Amino acid sequence: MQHGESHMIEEITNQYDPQKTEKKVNDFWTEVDAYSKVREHRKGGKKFFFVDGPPYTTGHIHLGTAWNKIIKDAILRYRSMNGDDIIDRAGWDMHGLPIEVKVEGTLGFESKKDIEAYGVGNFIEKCKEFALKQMEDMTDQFQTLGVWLNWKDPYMTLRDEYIEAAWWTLKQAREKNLLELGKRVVNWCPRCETALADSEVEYEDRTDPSIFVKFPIIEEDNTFVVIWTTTPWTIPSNVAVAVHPSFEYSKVRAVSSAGATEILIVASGLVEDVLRKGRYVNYEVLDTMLGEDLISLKYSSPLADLIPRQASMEHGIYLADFVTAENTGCVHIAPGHGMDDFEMGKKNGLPIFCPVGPDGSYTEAAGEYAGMHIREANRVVIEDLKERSKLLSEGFIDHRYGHCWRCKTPIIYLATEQWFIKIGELKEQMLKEIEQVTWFPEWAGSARFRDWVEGARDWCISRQRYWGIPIPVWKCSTCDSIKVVGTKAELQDMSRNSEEVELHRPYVDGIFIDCECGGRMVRVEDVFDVWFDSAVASWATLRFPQQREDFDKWWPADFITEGQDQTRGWFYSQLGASMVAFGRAPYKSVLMHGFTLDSDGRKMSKSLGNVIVPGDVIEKYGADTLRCFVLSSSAPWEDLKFVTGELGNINRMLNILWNVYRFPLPYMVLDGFDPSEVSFDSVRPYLRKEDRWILSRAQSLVEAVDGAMSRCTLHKAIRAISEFVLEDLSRWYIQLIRPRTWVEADDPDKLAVYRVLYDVFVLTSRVIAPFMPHLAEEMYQNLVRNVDPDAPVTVHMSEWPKVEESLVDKDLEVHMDMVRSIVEAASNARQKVGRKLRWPVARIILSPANQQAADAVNDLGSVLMDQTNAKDIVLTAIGGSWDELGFEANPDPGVIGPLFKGDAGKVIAAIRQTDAAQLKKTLALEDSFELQISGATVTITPDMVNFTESLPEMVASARSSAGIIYVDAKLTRDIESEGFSREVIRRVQDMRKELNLAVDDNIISHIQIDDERVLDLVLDREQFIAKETRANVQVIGLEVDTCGSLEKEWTVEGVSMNMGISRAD
RNA sequence: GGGCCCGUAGCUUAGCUAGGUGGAGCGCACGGCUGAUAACCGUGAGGUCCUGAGUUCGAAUCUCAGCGGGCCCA
Repeated sequence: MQHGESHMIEEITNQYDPQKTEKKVNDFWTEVDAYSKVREHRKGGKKFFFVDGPPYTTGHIHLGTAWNKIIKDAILRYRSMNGDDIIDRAGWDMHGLPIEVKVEGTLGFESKKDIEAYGVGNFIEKCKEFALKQMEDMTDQFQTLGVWLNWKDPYMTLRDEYIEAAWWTLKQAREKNLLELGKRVVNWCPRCETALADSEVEYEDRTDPSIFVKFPIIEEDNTFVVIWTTTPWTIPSNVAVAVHPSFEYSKVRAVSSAGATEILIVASGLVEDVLRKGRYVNYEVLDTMLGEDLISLKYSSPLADLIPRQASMEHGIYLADFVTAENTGCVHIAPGHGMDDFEMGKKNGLPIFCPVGPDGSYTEAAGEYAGMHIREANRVVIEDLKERSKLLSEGFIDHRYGHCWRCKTPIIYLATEQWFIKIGELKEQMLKEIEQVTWFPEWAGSARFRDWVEGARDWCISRQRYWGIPIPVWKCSTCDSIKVVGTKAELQDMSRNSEEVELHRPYVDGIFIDCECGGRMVRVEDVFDVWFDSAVASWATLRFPQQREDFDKWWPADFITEGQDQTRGWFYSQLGASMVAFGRAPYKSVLMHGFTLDSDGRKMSKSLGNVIVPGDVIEKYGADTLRCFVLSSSAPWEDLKFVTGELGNINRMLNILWNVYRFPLPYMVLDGFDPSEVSFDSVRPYLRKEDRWILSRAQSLVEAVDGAMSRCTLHKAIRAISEFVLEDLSRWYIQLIRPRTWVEADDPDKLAVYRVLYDVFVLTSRVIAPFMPHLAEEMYQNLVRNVDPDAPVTVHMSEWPKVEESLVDKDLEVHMDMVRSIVEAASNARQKVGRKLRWPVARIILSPANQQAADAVNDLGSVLMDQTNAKDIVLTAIGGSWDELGFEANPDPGVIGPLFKGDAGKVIAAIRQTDAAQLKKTLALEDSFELQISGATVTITPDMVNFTESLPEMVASARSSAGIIYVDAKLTRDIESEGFSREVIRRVQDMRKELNLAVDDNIISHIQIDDERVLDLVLDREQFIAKETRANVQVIGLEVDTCGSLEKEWTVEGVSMNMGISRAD
């Protein structure tokens, strides 16, 4: 962007070409390092600490992540222009199962054993390489959206400095006694062989067995308690049965079709259902009792002969409130395989029997089942139950079931030893902290997040995997005491090892600490749940605990924004970790945004094949269009339906803005307009009403955008801009000022327009900058930087416009609104009377609806006359009628008939012949009228006649909010002359265009008109035509040789005209 | 099954907080304009305001129940 000696605005000739513009602008930003300069420029301003929710490094962005970053970018650009000093390191979530699973896939691995064989070190290197590559790809993709974040120095969860933040946090948990090693039932993926957090479990539909099983009651012959389960593989782990204390249960004698009988215990209300399932043909209720009466019963395992432990164990019936009146009302309890089961087991001192290993295979404790995988076990267990006549029914059920979020394997529940953060002890404080945060929308915090936190359980943070932050717990193999290490330096110190060490597995596993007991401390093998990684982002991004200074100055975050799924994710994990570390929320305000859905409102997913790739949209419409689309189509917190057709709409708005901006440039360039020479003050005396109006509207726009930004209603900001561009600038102001830009002399009226347009455009480029950063830059560089090379290097460094009260005139805005509605109505009326806008009308008449409308006409009469192409404007009294209106008297035969009987016909005819205006007036004044009919006088009263208004010849009317408008389209010679002249001018202009002439080229024109009367009318305005078409030589006549470089025949209002024009040299 | 959110013209939506005759844009039909011109403007048709009940003189708006969609949970 070099400039010559003269600093001038440049003409732009091309169409709006977003690809070209955006490429040019992006290159420019890179070339001058615009991002860094802008951030540097605001150093020392009001601090704004933004934390980027780190996307997982999958390698490709999708519409949701694009939307997310676009929201962030728009808000940050706005804050920066408002003077804020911003921290905005981009973040990347790079550890965890997704990448492990991907890398396993590329290496063809199937289980953890393959990884161990390959070498953990090698495996980790692959994961790291993979994550870094994906991060680079995604960075490029985000940058094509025009998103400015600190891409050069992002925070990455795989960096040692980041890992230390997690370590330090865990150490806080230990010191505050919030860290616990406990045996709990956790979500477990048997393929990945690791625990999963609740948030890593995905619920999907799945078909599972649905079986009813009979557990034989001890000491009661042929008696069974019936349970239902969808997981036959957990029957070998059964320890108890739960019943509801206050349900009624029945003991029934059931008869099978073969005539055999059995005594079954189920909830009374479910007896029929259960017996139908078991295909019993008859039954008899022997006894009923409450659940609490059943607890004395003992039963034996149906598989006792296959599993020694089951044979030796006592099985009882216990009470639980979670039992529902469904299936049998008796619930199979396996404390090793269910959360509720586990809790119940602990409460009642039951054995936590869990004969299933990490890989999903039964252990030796499972007796005959040892070594079998639970996947096969369902079938085998069902067979075994059948053989033992303990299966009452088998079938299948479709239900929602949890799956591993990455490998999609159905999860199981396993009782294992895991590390937990005791959320239970923090919950009350967390709920209090939620109230301290400003939520957009309010209910995201007060309802949604609050509900989630209220139901939160202790957080299982350990994973039995490789690619993650190693849990910094060292345990003595001799005395079992543990140490939690907070930093790398601490580790080096404790291990008396000054060598550089990478904090990942397996390297960190090779470091040992001497225990006080003389034993050796070894790191526990687990890594962190990845959600713990991102949970510490707000201080890790400030490089805490390595350095404290930035933390003290900046933390906590002023603002974060993520999708609604992060309620249970990052909003939660951050809050939890921050409560542990600092006892307060890590963010001050949160915007929760929605999800992107396809045009049918379904969520976008690969399996549905309805995913839209941001890159494709950018290729077709450009990034600015995509940005405006996602920002404008709904409130941020609502879901975004992606309807391709709407993109065209937005694109059109940008195109119009481009055309509006482009329109005056040729004239300004031609006139050598230099905004640094023509000050606003110098043109102030020459401002017209419409100039003051557009300046006021521009101020109102700033006010509207400010209001929207303060409420995070970004869609309203874009809509206000769109309204301003389309309605105020394109459809109105530009139309009003067009003729003023064609004036050739150095006219102060023209300079005033230039100056106003210039100021409005510069303001517009600033106002759109947060949302359409490329287009804004393009306008700014031309309008501002080409004029003043000392101006800030980019529009994004400029100041956000402050509303200038001196330019605001709300009355004028209201008046202009009125005038616009009058013009619309006039145009409507013209259409009715068949008069084109090109033909002037003698006058328009307004019967104003209120004082404001009357004021508007007085205030803006010239604008009104101009836009309606009217020679005069007539205003009636407010609410009054136009005195030239005629009236028609319509006799009411329903009233007249009965009264005048045989004379009725004559009366009616006479009323029709009477002067309606006179009749109306008299009736109004005297309540009666003496009417002459043949030889007699009759008295007419107001109820006998209705009046309707009638319009004079060639007058049409239309209603508007300002009142009723009448257009008087009667022709006069002068009007006809002007009409035909304009028709001629229009055609010549059209031909000029066809010849591609420059606006200031002169022409020679020959015009032959086939109608003497019309020729005469046109000749009345010969000079005017020549001037408007820039004709040096112009011949108009009946017989003219229409030679020229372009010749055309036209038919104007039925009259044939031949025209020939050439460029004059 | 539960919590929160959403449901307005063929499509995208405003209006809902504070109840008083439902507004736009796209698309469609017709017309206009023509020195922004592969642009622009006007007019018209098009609505069970998801359904049902309630509160009220009056409900798109408030309440309840249901239906459909989204996110999250069970």
